[in-house]
Amino acid sequence: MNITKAPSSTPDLVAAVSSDLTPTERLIAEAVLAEPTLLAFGTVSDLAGRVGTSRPTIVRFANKLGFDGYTKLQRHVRSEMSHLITRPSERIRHNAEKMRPAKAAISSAIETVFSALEGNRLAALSDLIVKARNVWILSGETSRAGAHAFLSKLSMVRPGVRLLEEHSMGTELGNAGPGDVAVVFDFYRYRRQVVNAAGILADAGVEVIAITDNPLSPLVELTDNWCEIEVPAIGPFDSSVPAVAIAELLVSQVARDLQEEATARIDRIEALWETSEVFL
Amino acid sequence: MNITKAPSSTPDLVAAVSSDLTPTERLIAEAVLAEPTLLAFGTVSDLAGRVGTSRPTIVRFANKLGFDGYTKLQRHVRSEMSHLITRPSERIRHNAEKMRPAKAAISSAIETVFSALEGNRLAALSDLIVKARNVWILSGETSRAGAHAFLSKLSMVRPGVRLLEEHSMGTELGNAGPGDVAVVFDFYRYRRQVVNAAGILADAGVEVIAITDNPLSPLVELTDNWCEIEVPAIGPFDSSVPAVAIAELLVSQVARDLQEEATARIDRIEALWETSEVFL
DNA sequence: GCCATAATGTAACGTAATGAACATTACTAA
DNA sequence: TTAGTAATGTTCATTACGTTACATTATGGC
Repeated sequence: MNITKAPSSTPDLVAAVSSDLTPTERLIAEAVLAEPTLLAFGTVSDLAGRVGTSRPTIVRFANKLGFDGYTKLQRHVRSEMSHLITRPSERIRHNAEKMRPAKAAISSAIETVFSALEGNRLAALSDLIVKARNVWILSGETSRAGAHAFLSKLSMVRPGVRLLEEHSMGTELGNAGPGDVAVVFDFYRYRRQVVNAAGILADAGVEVIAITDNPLSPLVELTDNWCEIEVPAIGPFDSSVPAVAIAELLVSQVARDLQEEATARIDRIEALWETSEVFL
Repeated sequence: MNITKAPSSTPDLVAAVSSDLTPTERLIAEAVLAEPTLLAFGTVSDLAGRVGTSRPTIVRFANKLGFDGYTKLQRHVRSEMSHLITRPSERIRHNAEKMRPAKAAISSAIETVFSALEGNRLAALSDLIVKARNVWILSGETSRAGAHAFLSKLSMVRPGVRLLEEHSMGTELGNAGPGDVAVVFDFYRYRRQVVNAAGILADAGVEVIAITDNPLSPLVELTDNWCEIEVPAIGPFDSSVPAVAIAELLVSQVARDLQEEATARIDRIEALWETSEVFL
């Protein structure tokens, strides 16, 4: 059960009442969230001008937030801001120490993703995917999130994309052949089943694209089209972040290359979603 | 040789003219240096009252600092203060305002992930997950990769983790109740089904943790435990990278908190994999 | 199609803001 | 001492701020 505690920060303040906000008040909320100094420094007229509404509406907004007039609201925000200013070190960087290694690790991994796609690399890989009859996706455990992202996004851009799950590998492998492309994600502690399947596909004349973490990876023997990216450890597990990142970059290039066809496809899917009221 | 550049910070400003200050003006200087918010928030009257002088003296002080009236001085101080309080991530966001290369977009988004977990935020969320009887995971489309990563990794750390898929939501929702926690990922173009399900869970007494992209998200109404992260666009699609990142950081903290239990679990699973020769 | 109600805008009022002109005090030098 | 100048205080005009009361427009139920 939620005890109704007094919210302090501006986002919390707004969030607490975000449910029953009138349209114009919602605009005000967005404005003050986007520009935190508006409330602290701005006058009622400033805010009204920015949002494109009248001054009383601003005052009513302050009332709805639980303050007796705009002045009270501003006083509160200013006092919050004072606390932030007087103690920047403690307040902002409290737990930063603990998380800094993770942050550095992720940033570095993201760097390797971009270097792996440097030059004409991204274009070359995208070209293979664009020209392929079918695209088969294989992945190990830590790369599964990347494979899923790749599947769901590439499927919106072109047809014939299939994710090979462990249980269905046997039956589906037979459908692959020359003219197809296999995108294989696998990282250290390479999965026997993934590597085997990739080998079978390569033998069957399928062009293999390997996303892996080491030039010595068994996947590299299968193809010239491979990317080496770094997989950092986040806590006890290997991170899927770089795999997802490279998957998304690949898809975005493919979408660029397919331009008309891709946009047409996306539009169709969007329309379907729209009519089936998937969104709020 | 010092080129006479415009001094920026308040102390610099005061120091630049500290040589020829009248006694009263010196008092003013001391006051504003001691309390930085005085200039930013206070009126001429406030300051005069605090220092024990008259209002014109304050105005003359502003003039001596090189400003055309107190208002101009205050405007300058406020803009300085704005720069101080805006986070680095936001600064990146504004700098790369025009067109955002994918790399900058991803970096900025990763920044927001860490900001969202600053202070005791990460610990608090982890605590909820550690103490929960069951953990239910819900997600929309662009956050699916994050949800999957969360599921697969959290499952290795503790039991009772379930991903609510769209088709099975109806039947599974009934099993949730007080003592449980729901981790909900959903971003703009919020999915009707996800929001509805989250609402049902909240009503059933389930503690909701919301990972979303806006304080005005419908998920925020349901809980005090929410994180705002940025979702950049990579090509035509929204990126799953930040969702995956925050999922992994959460799991890593949970694993830290569960220490022995978690390592025991992980060891068991590893052993299973080992004997079934999953790896090469 | 109409009425009740919520949402928003307009007008007006009292207060307090800044800055400038003017007055007074303190200090220094001849 | 006294004249002159710098420092400070007083008064006032103008502006703009926040707020309330009232009018108008949109919205939703019947």
